[in-house]
Amino acid sequence: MTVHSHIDNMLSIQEDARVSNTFSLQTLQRLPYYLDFLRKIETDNVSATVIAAEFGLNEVQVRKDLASVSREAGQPRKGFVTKSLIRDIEDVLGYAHIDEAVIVGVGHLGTALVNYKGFASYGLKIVAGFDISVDEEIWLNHMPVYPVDRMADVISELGVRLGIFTVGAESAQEVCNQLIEGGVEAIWNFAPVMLQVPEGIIVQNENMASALAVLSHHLRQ
Amino acid sequence: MTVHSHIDNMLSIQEDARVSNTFSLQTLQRLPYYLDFLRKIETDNVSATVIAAEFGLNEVQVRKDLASVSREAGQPRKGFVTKSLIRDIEDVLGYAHIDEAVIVGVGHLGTALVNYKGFASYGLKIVAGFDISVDEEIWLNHMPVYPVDRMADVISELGVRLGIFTVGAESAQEVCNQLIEGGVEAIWNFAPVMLQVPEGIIVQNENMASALAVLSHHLRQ
DNA sequence: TAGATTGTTAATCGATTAACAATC
DNA sequence: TAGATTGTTAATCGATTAACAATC
Repeated sequence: MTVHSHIDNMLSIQEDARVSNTFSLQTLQRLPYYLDFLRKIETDNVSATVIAAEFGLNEVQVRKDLASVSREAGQPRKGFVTKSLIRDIEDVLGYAHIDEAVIVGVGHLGTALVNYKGFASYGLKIVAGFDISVDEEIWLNHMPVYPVDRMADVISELGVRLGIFTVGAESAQEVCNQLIEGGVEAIWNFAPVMLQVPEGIIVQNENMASALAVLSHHLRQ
Repeated sequence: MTVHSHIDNMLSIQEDARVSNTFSLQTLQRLPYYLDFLRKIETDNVSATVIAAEFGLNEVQVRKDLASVSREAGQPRKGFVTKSLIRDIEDVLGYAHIDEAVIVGVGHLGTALVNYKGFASYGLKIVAGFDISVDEEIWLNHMPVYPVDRMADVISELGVRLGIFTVGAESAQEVCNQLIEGGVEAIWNFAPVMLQVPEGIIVQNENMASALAVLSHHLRQ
């Protein structure tokens, strides 16, 4: 570590000493719910108590979540400034700047995701797609779709770091390798397989079979 | 508890004393991966060691998972009988019998799910849909779609216990209440809201914003 | 027999929850 | 002041992992 970067670190730590730069999976998943609620209420202040009641969560859990994201400490008896809290959560979730993503596999599910309007408000933009059934560049909903063999090239040219993965199980791992070759660092995986990825690449699994397993088992107690 | 039901319990406990009737969320979510692998390999026996290696999981974790689902104990040096293990996991996941489900909200995502072929192999059949934009019964992919106001009636008539929920955030809670009124006991929720449900109803959240939160945060370390 | 694999008991780890002092 | 709310420290809980004896 150079002296320069050391100082940088010191400064940035001072600047927002209150905000940790790492959050548990669970906290990250709760934050979008909080944000949604905060945008809806019209009070200037909001307390962990109120948020906890809204979602049926434990008060201390919410309090710790808020403490970990909020730049300003909460005020006893008042709670947090709603506006600031909204801004702070948006910052942590990265809604301020746009993450660009590519989507691999543009079948039923892939198309549904491409058409999904909500992503814009989450700071996500799908800028290109790839599909085995495509021979040359086509357009889908203002988005170019390329043949799979152009994947690594196009991705590295666009500098995209997030891949949405909605291909069939058969060729999944192979296609995933090309995705990573292109420079993708995070994969949102809707394929029913556990992708093998190198250290440093994160995979978020959205496995229908796993979700159904929980529900179906509950139905039989 | 009556004497009768007491005896019933005793018997059923005796019958498969090895198999617990309750599994952790995590175990249930891993089982479909194991099953997939077991169906693919062609060896008569399979060990926790091999499965763990395949998925990069801890050996003891897999061993405990297998011990909790397998009717027969594993054999030292050999492992488990592949065929029996497949059957036992299928039983726990309920793939043997078909779970019927309704889908509420037949937009882009809803339609994609209706068209998804994979569900059949997970023992799931979507038998009816509901949508606000529909005034009278229509047909989509061999499945009837009804107006939302017929929901409670149709569901209780069909005796469906699982609801797939792909409506917008606005009317989500209200529509959810009708779903439960109809008799649904498990909800697969793709809407970006925390549904308030009575005790005994299970909700499996599939929240795009939460999933993205994790990925997007990783991209910024 | 040797050793791979099993199942179990104990240790670790991280998230949730409880208890409580501090504060406006 | 009283009391709602904060933030922190300690206890609980459950899942994962480590250690190890039993077995074919």
